[in-house]
Amino acid sequence: MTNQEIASIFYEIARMLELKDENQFRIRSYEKAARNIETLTEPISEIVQQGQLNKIPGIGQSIGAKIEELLSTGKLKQYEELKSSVPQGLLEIANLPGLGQKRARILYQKLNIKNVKGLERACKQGKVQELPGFGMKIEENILAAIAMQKSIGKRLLLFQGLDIANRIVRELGKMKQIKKLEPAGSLRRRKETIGDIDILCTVDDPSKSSKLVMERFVKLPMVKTVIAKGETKSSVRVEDDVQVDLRVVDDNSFGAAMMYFTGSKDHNIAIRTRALKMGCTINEYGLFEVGNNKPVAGKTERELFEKLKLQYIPPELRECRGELESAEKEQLPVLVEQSDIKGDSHVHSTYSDGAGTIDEIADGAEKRGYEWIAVTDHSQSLKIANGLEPKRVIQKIEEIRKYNEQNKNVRVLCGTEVDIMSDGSLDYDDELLSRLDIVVAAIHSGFKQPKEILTKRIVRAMENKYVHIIAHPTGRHFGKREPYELDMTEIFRVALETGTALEINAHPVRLDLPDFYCQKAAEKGVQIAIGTDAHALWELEYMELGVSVARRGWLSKNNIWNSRSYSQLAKILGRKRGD
DNA sequence: GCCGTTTTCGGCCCGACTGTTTTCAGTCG
Repeated sequence: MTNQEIASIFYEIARMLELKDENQFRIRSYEKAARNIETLTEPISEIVQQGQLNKIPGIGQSIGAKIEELLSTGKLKQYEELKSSVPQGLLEIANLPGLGQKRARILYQKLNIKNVKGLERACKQGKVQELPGFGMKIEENILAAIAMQKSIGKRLLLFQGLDIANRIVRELGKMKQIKKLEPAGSLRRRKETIGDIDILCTVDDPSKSSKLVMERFVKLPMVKTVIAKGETKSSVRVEDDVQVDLRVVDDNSFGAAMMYFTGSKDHNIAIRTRALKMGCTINEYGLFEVGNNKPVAGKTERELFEKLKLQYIPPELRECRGELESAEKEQLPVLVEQSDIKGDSHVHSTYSDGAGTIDEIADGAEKRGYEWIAVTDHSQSLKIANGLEPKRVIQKIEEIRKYNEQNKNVRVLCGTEVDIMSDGSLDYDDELLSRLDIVVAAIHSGFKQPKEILTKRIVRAMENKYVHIIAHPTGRHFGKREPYELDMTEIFRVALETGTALEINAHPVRLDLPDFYCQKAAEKGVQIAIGTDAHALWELEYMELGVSVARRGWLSKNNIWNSRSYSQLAKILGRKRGD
């Protein structure tokens, strides 16, 4: 049983306990355990074998025993019992926006509604509005929520979220009443997918301008529906049914509000608990000493962290993954920045399925201020992507050699994204690989093989001295494919041993390695290479997404090949080949 | 159900908005 499967069971238990109106803290315990299991990098079965289960935060005696029961029997008695006592359709009902476990329970008890279909019918018959605590408006909202659920159901990619937020900021930013205007939330943390978009702003004269800003916000051209509109907070739905919240806060509270609306739920709880221990309370308006309603801090995040006796925690780290402990000891890493990046290790040219010639790609790299760029076209087996026959590889080597002779501003590395075949061999022979500057190896087929086989394929590729980087190591593809199963402990071990880098593929639908694996890889000393996988010139911009993943993975520039100058990189690449 | 620099018991974050109420519960983030 995989970590994800076990985590999903605990999430489901939490939701069913909610419906049974159980103690909220007990529910939170299950959620917390699930979140922590989900982000483990080792199979939980191994942790159990080593007797280290109680080392995982949020897992105590009771949940620990349940994990062991699941691993040994494949089942969990409590879970089975819960499932038979809670109609499964109720979970779905409680998940509808505007509804929760309380109302779902009332619907079940009073009208015997067990699923969304039944709910829709009851609403249309006007039965729901007659229930105590319900009314006409709620009935309407439920119908709207059901209709919307049919049309969506997936989270937004970071890339899309950034685009929408940027456009809103650009539009609203035209208002002269607005002083500060910044996205917060999971977007500011640069989470790989975004549930909704939170934007905060301050205005010159709150008593007058707040209202104007809200008026303007709910009437922006991209707004499709208005969910809520108040003096300080409004929520709208824009294209693709994405929810956007705008809050107006006081200038003196801006830092506190940014902090409050940026941190993940767990991070905020940890911050709050810390404030309490220091005899303070913190909310979106500021940090207050108990019994005193004049804030000690609140205008900037920096002063708040200072008062909390913490190093400044960059937004990307505010996920409750040990950042408070590190910040307390002043041991947070200096995170890599876009300005540290000197090259891109994964780009496709018109030789295979890319959109730029060698000249154009080099030009694009120069415009971005890079020292080097690796042109890594697909190998021969990937026919669908116009993979290169050996003959054309030679031709490409020759063209790039000539380019580098005539142009000195950017160094173009001739590379390949070579397929790792289903038996772990490579799509080109060693002789051809040895003639390339850089070799990126990737799995593009046989995703459904068992974990052991997939792991072995990648291990075998890394053991080849001509392979420098493993591209998109977990194979995940948002909205299309779950990551395939791998023994990441083994992969990290061999990567370190062989001097192979793991890629952060910066393409918006991949962002692979995932951030929590980056953190683990860095702890083990494994190096990371960020590649945009650009198939069009403008896609070189994806580098910023890759840097975000690296930052969320606690990486500093030392962990990353892209921060190396060309000569440093050439040495690293040569070292693996044994030059 | 977890956790511990007051604690093995008693805490566990907190405010805005909506809709149904006529002072507040439910939901959300």
